[in-house]
Amino acid sequence: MTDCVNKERRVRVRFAPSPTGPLHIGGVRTALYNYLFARQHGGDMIFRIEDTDSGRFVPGAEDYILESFRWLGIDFDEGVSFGGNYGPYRQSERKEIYRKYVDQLLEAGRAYIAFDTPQELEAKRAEIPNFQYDASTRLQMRNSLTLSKEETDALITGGSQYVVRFLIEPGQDVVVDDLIRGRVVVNSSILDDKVLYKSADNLPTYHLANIVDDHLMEVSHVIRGEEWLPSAPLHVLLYQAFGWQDTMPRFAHLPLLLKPEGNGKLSKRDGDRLGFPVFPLEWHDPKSGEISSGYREKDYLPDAVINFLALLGWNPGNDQEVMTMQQMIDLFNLEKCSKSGARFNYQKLVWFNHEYIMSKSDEEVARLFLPVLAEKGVDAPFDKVVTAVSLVKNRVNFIHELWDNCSFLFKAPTEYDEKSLKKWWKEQAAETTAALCDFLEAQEDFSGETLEPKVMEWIAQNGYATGKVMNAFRVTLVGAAMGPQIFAITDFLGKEETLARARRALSILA
RNA sequence: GGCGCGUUCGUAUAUCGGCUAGUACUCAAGAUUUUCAUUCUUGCAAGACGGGUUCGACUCCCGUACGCGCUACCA
Repeated sequence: MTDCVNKERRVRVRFAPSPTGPLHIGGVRTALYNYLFARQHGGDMIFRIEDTDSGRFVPGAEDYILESFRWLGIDFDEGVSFGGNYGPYRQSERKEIYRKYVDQLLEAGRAYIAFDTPQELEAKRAEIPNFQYDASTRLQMRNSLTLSKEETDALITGGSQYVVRFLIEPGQDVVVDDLIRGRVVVNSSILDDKVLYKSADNLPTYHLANIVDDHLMEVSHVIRGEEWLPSAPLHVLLYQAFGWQDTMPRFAHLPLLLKPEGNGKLSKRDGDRLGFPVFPLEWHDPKSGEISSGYREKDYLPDAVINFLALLGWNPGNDQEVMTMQQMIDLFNLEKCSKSGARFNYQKLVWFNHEYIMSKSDEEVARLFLPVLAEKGVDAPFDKVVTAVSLVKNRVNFIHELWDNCSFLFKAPTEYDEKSLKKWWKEQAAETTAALCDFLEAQEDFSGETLEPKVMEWIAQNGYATGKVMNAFRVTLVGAAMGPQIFAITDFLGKEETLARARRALSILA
């Protein structure tokens, strides 16, 4: 990371969602990259709410987004709910600010007022193919350019609704110097006179609010999704119109997250249809009542989600995959971000989840396992849970799967797996098990490490087949031919429980 | 349609003109294990296509194809 940061300028980045629903997993990645970048450069991470479209506001979305980041471990330095010296951070609370800058553009002749109604525009588009409100058409429309000053004022005072449009000079090449994509040049002639402000709700559109806020909040780097690349030239033009080109932030447009198979970007609707969540947390839609699953509720570890997401579009340049947040902060580099869209391959995420379970201590995993045990009605001492976890955690991809792998440690089998019985409970099984019970009854030290050699010796002396004896015995304890090392199980169960299980199986199966 | 961005194994990617294009996930096979797993080993599998530039191109340039994004008084 060399010339993408200016030493004289403090690094300040923002994540600025619009509260129209749950936070999309692609948005999480965008926020993550902003976060990594900010932390690496000792900069600030801002949380701004872009609620300039009152019609699409969804109650609860803001809290949902905030809670998502708390769960994921991405923290902000300032913004909505965090405070800071550049507020307010909710765009709906910055109306007067925008109005001031809109007027500035109007006075400078860089913008104009347009009275065309949405219906009129729609009709125009239906009438003229590829109609665009720009230099070639603006003089045929109802706006302050075609109307006299008096007519314009009369319309406004008369209560006519209007919008303010950005006047774009055609024929000039606009350069966007992107940190990921390099130099992107677009001719201004293909840009339309974008609506910057609407009188209907006295709110700006994204484009205006975005530039004004980023400028006022002294944002140094705009790291956002590729879907914004086409409008980046417009943003550059706006910075120029305001005379802010010298402090214009640097841009970095991230590649999109694509569906695992098929075409198109990963969308909110893909949700559970594809078998995995697209939201960090479960979302209950307040209007439709529809429930969309979330990674947290589906038992994914936040670190695993973060790690997986970080590598979808970026890599440290070596083969390292499992990284802590701090390592990612140290290694992150916008120049190492890929340019092409990344398919969302959740198989790899499952693998990451496994890796993260393995990397946690048995105590940590045990703590996460406790709620599952409680749900199953098991109230075991914590140290026993820790031991159980140590025995089976390498077998699972999810915390809840621990139960299927160690339930027999806490609950004696009530039935015996048919396949296991067929394979191991035959011929002399009952006989040897009964004999083994007698042998075990005589043992005083039941710890696995002392018991194992003794049992093996006993087996050898009697000329038994080790596999047959041990597996038959296993079935009586576990209920199936599965589970960890048998002496780890007897150790865990203890003498009393071990013998009780074996004898009960004997009475049922014999 | 227009404009922009992109294109290495099925997936995520490494390679910043030069050994048999590496790694991880997935999948398959084998080994290990008293069970089931784990683990280990091995294998499968890629530079969209066509032109250039060059002693030499996955890497640079042009074109084509394909994919994606944008094209709202949504962000």
